Amino acid sequence: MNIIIQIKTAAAATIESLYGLELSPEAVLINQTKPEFEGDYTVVLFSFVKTLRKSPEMLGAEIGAQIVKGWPDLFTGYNVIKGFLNLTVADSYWQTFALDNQANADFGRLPATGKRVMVEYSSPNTNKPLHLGHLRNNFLGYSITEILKAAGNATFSSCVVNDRGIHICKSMIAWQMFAAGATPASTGIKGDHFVGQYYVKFNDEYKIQVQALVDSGMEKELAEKQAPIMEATQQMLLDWEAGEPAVIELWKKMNSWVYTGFDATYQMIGTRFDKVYYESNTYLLGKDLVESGLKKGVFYQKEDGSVWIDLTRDGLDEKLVRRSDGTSVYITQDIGLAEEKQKEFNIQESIYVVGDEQNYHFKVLKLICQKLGLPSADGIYHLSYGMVELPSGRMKSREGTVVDADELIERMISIARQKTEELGKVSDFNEAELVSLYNMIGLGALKFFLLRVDPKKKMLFNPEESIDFHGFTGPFVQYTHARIKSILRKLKANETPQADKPTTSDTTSAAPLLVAEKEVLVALEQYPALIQEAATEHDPSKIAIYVFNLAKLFNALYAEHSILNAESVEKKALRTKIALLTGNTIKSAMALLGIEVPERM
RNA sequence: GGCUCGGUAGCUCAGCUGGAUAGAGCAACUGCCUUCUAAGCAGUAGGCCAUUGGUUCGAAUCCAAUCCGGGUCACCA
Repeated sequence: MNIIIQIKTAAAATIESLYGLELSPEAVLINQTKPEFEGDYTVVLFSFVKTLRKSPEMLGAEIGAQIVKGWPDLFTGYNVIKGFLNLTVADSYWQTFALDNQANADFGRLPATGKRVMVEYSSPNTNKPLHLGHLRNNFLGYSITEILKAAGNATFSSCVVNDRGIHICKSMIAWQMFAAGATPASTGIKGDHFVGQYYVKFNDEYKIQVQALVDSGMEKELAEKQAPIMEATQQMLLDWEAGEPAVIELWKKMNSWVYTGFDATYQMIGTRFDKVYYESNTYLLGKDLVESGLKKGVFYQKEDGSVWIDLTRDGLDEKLVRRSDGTSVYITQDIGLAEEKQKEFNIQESIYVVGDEQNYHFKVLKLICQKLGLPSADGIYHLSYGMVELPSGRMKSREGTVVDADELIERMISIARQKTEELGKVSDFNEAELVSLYNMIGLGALKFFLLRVDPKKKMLFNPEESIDFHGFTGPFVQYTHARIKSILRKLKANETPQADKPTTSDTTSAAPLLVAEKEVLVALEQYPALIQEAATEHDPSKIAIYVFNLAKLFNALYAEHSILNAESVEKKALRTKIALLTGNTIKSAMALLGIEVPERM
């Protein structure tokens, strides 16, 4: 049980025994004491002033005295300033905490909840390569999966590949027209980029054809429909749906190129899925749900045969779920897929990592699933995230202002290489070790940058300024870890046989904890609660902020007080525990962000 | 226009289930490498928390209105 809960419990019990006011521990507000005051945690008393009819100062004095008296092992002192009761937690609590957890590599992981959760993310189109926005999506999806796992849930990651539809046909048509049989292998271009080029070519040619028609006197709207390349694309879509062998073959071939490309990128960034759904297999799902929804009266049919749901009483609009020609719309397959996931994985919670432009869509999806009575409907959660913008504004693929994922990753890694070489600290590494380190640092910087911001907010990526390896960054945290490991290596090397258990000796003696020591311990002790918070709020940025803060606190201790040459045996043992625990916690927290951490850098 | 999300230091962001003098990083300026990795540490400077009103002992935080910006409101996905 963490100290905050213990304080809440103690405060509630004390208030009850003193004043007969029944109080649940959750109702007690606890803050970390501000550095300028004495104490570790603070009970905020203002909310009790009115009901108890006592002054805040009086309350603080009475409750403070009683708490310290009632829990002498836990608290060693208190002071009251205005309505704030500052409690000093006993050094022995922190030291016991360090002793108990120093060797626990799983420190922070929460007990099993029995809950099964699916996280869907990434969900690329097979007509263009991944860009910066996809990276935010992938990193968020991976991270929230790890966080939920650490919080005790059984997790399943999934990806829905948009591998069909008019946009794929555009690339196919353009390839037929312009490629002259070229392939990724023949050109040496990564498959997803290769196919993406033909998607771009399509749009270029399309624009030319439309313009030509407009110049010859056609209405623009009509020209956009009648441009030969567009008509050919529409025909190809029909042929695809009819299962035309030649079209299917081309479609398979080009998609396989794209998948090879995606796999390389996924491999590089560490993305992996327990389940991949292809829309070409799932796009017909949900049709039976439309039928049963009609029978249940959840949906209704218009004269033209189209099927709708009326959500006006929920503050939304009427929404189409089946076209008048009997074909499905996008949301229909989402409903079907929601049911499919539930059936296959028996999940209670289903998370969708999708950009905030689809907020409305997911509100509708959840409502419809609820009205249809799907078992996991209440567990649908849209992890909505904001767009990544450039200084020039929003990225637009048609205007060529997207930041390509592969290029960016490569650039980050090469900057990592350059900085590492400048510092020259790992000149004894072999080539494989160097490559691994550069990847770790480059990707660490990128992932941390994209994850440190509250997901739901849009964020700015400035190519010139956003690539930083100092301050609030991944490399800063990685560096702290490397420093810790360096100390631990030296410690081990200096170990004499008799003193090979310095970290298990009892150190709750003599010297009181220094401020710098205690600050690290207080932060460490909060880690399990923080995992819970990040999981509950579906927010990896909480972890990033936490681990940065932890690293900063450790660095402050590191700069002020030696571990290897500590002033006493006890201090050395204590700081070793702190170093061990901090190292483990940094590694663990960074793993929750999908970031690896080096032994040296 | 309806709905929705946001506006905090020069820049990028925390803080938002109401609590002490609003915090980090970057950029700027000062110091600190003959002792554990300076990708570091310590410090200085920088704020009418968009505006106005309300609720409260107390508001960056809650409510309302206004201004500015994003998203969305397709028989597209």
